[in-house]
Amino acid sequence: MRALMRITKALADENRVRILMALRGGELCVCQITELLGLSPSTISSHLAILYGAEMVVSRKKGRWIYYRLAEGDGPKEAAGAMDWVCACVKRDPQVIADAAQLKIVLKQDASELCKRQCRK
Amino acid sequence: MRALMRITKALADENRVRILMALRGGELCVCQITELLGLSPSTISSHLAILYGAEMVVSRKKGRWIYYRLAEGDGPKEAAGAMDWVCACVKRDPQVIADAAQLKIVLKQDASELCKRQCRK
DNA sequence: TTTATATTTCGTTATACATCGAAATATTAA
DNA sequence: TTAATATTTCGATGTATAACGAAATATAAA
Repeated sequence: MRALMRITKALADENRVRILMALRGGELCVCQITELLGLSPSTISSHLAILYGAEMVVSRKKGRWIYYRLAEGDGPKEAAGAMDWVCACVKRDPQVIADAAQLKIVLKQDASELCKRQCRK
Repeated sequence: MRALMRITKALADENRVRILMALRGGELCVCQITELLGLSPSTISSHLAILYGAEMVVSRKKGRWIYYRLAEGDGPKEAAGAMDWVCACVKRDPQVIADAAQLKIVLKQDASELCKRQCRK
């Protein structure tokens, strides 16, 4: 029950669902997610910590960047089932589709430049 | 997305998950759920309103009782998928198993007597 | 080593939510 | 009609949560 509650609470926020959907295409560093959602880096970090606590994402440190990706098979089965369900629900959601388009633009930009901009804010 | 968020928020509370699981065996009136969870009638009513808003349960009025049951096929597909996932997650949860046992005891009692007790509290 | 930068942690604030008891509503029983 | 009872609504209270900016931490670049 505890694992389930961590997951349901993690899913009970639209921005966290958007992050999960954005990660379907592969790992992203914090500043890329920050750019995509338009929230402050500390807020994004907090959301990622909650998703991490629910074992829905894992992270990897590379230099001064930290990349997050979906836990997929590495996470608990509860998380995998949740992802399947949520993906099916939002497959045609306007916000999720818009995010996917915006993500393509973000990925074309130089990550270092992106991060510098975040930090100056 | 809005429908999904209503469902994830509905699921983000342990007592509401317990209610959903208890309803798997069939409809229950408010006082039976109140007896099972040991919360105040107004709190249970509030939880049921949230589950109803998420279209995960439906209700039926019979005399002065109101029976709630799972929406099942009548609800949106998001809700059906959520139930499948949650059921799989908590199938072996101690709390859910204990609730199932306790529910049998509650169902053996006379519903009128049960309600009277609730109201006197 | 010093400076720049990416992320997290901390402290604060505003909002949302769970809970209760009391009052309101609706229905049945006397 | 009046009294009893099942449920909901309302108002209050305490706790959780989302957001931010500032400070702390960790790593890379100069």
